[in-house]
Amino acid sequence: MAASLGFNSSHEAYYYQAADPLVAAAAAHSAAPLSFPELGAVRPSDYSPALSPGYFAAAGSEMSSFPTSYYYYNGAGAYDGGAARGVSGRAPAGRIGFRTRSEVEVMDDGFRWRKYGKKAVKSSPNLRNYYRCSVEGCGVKKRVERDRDDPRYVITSYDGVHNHPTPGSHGASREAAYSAPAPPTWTWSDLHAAAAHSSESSY
DNA sequence: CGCGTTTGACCAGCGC
DNA sequence: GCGCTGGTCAAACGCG
Repeated sequence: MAASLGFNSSHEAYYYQAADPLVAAAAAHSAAPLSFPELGAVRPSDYSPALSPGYFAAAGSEMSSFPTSYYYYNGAGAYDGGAARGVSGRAPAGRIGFRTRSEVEVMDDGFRWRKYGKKAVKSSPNLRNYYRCSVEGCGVKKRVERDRDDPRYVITSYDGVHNHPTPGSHGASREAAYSAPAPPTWTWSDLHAAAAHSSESSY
């Protein structure tokens, strides 16, 4: 599948509304790198979109840097980063997004996703795809759309917290990251939980 | 046969 | 209250 293609491109940024809680959380654990089992590692100092260009290590690829940190969701229902794009939708907390340069929308991030919807949003000429984690009881959702300004980029946002390890047979390194009992590293779940906690998400 | 995708319909929140 | 918009459902379909 697109697994092998997914991450060989440069990951430009993540965003987002949760900048405050996430950065705060990251700062609290500034000694520990942020570790994304399914994606790689992000250094806390790089995690603040507003502060510095960041680095993003994709699993199986080299650490790639992106010149300009780019966060596009300010949590108030508007998109930032370049021209502000108003959006009428609500801005649920606890969501993390990435802007990734990739030819394929669907990337193998270690989890199994089931598509449950596709919609043409008005703010973008591109379709938005909705995915949900296949594991029962795990309500994590994910939406994928192409960047309006740069069709070469894919915007992926995760919503929710995985309450299970990554399905096996995917990546040994990813599994290792999850099986670590009390790792000093951060996982997606941690970030989500932190963001959700400090901003009263439904999760 | 099991699981994922497709697709239009449906629903809920928000603005006017 | 109505219509727009984004998000979700679910039945049919496709594929391994």
